[in-house]
Amino acid sequence: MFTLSEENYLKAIYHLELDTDGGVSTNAIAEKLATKASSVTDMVKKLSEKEVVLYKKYKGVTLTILGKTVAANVVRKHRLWEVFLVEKLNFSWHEVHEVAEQLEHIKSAKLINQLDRFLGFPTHDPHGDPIPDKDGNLKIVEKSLLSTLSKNESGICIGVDDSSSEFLQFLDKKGITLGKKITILDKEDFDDSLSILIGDKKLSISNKIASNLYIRAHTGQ
Amino acid sequence: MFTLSEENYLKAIYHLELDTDGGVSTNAIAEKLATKASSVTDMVKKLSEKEVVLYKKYKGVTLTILGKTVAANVVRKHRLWEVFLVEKLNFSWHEVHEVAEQLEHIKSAKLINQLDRFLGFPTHDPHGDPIPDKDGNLKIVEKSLLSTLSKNESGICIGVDDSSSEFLQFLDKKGITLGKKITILDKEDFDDSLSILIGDKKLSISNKIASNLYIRAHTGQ
DNA sequence: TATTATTTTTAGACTTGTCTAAAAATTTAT
DNA sequence: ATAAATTTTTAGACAAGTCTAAAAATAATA
Repeated sequence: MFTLSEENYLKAIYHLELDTDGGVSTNAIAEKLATKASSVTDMVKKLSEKEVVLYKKYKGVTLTILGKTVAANVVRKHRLWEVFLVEKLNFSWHEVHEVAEQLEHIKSAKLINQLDRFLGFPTHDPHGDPIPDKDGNLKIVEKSLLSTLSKNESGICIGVDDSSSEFLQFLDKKGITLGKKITILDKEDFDDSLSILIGDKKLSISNKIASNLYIRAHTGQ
Repeated sequence: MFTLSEENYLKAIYHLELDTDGGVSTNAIAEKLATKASSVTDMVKKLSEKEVVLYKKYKGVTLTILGKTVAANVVRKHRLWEVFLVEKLNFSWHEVHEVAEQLEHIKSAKLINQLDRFLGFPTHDPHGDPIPDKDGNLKIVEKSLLSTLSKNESGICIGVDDSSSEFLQFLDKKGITLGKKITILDKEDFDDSLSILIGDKKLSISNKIASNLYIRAHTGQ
């Protein structure tokens, strides 16, 4: 069994491993968890003894199979709770993170299995991030940044890169939500801003926005 | 803001105060929380500084208005989550306590308000215990133990005194659930066992069982 | 009421998770 | 490749919450 703090470390390492090759650095973990490098060293030693990470002094840290399973399970719980909050309790997507950070540590296999069923076995959370299954496996979906599409191409909005509250509220205001079809009407060479069609509305968005929106290729029709 | 441990102490004192007159003793709290008297003394000092309890050395402890509000709010969350688990996630009433003990500490006013709404503003948990409102007030329902009814009297089953897992499972097996009408067909002077009518079934139950079931008077038909 | 028994508190220690400051290792740059 | 900069680890300290053992206060009993 793992403490709340241990689970948070495992989750941080799990996320960091996804966009790092080789071991995750002490400093990176410290920054992610808003703590000090010395605290990370201490905790990483403990996790190493519990055989959930591999750790060599000065060489960074990687999750073991066991560690990855534990971390994925925390992520699974986090994302399922996010779905619950949005679908059942009328939270908007920028409000869910903080509460899900707490709920993800509730320990009960039955709870999470039943919640999964109650929600209809969702595959993605309200930000478009995939929900790991019971074994910690993710369904990989081919995704591209909206900014990489060319004129006249289109796709379905499936997620965000930056999930800060401000960004999500901005998207809400513009009517950009998951599942909507987006078509590039025009690209402005000058500042890389885009003119897009979403639903039946024409919008102009900056490159910064377009670089934070994930799109799944829209095949056919 | 209160820590998990502080909330558990406040909750314990809250429950103990309900069936004690005067201050709650250190030992009583220690027993309820399965901890040592010395630990209780330490914590009670801390709670006293935070002005949620009144404490005089050797004289026991009582909640302040503030303390009572905090404690009632924890109880409110506990019982709302129990309703959620039973009504929405198909837990049976003997399975909910352990999980609700964890969920009761999640901090989010919006979460609990929306949960309350989602559940249809329930007034009682799956064991028949009343759910405090936002201000910590309970709706008092006149209740009697089944064992105090006389022959030919009847009432509605509204709660249990002993909510141990074993007892609740026993009731499940016998088909005794909240809301059912129970009529005393006969009382056995010999061992105080009862012959009762529940639904359309006749049952014989011991005095021990009857002393753990709460009944609301059934006026008319 | 004096003595015993019980309850409660104090004193000191331990664990978990954190921190600061300094030392050691590694990486970068000259 | 040696010096400088950065990263990481060690060492020691601290707060929260708990424990044991012993002392102090209260309650019970003869």
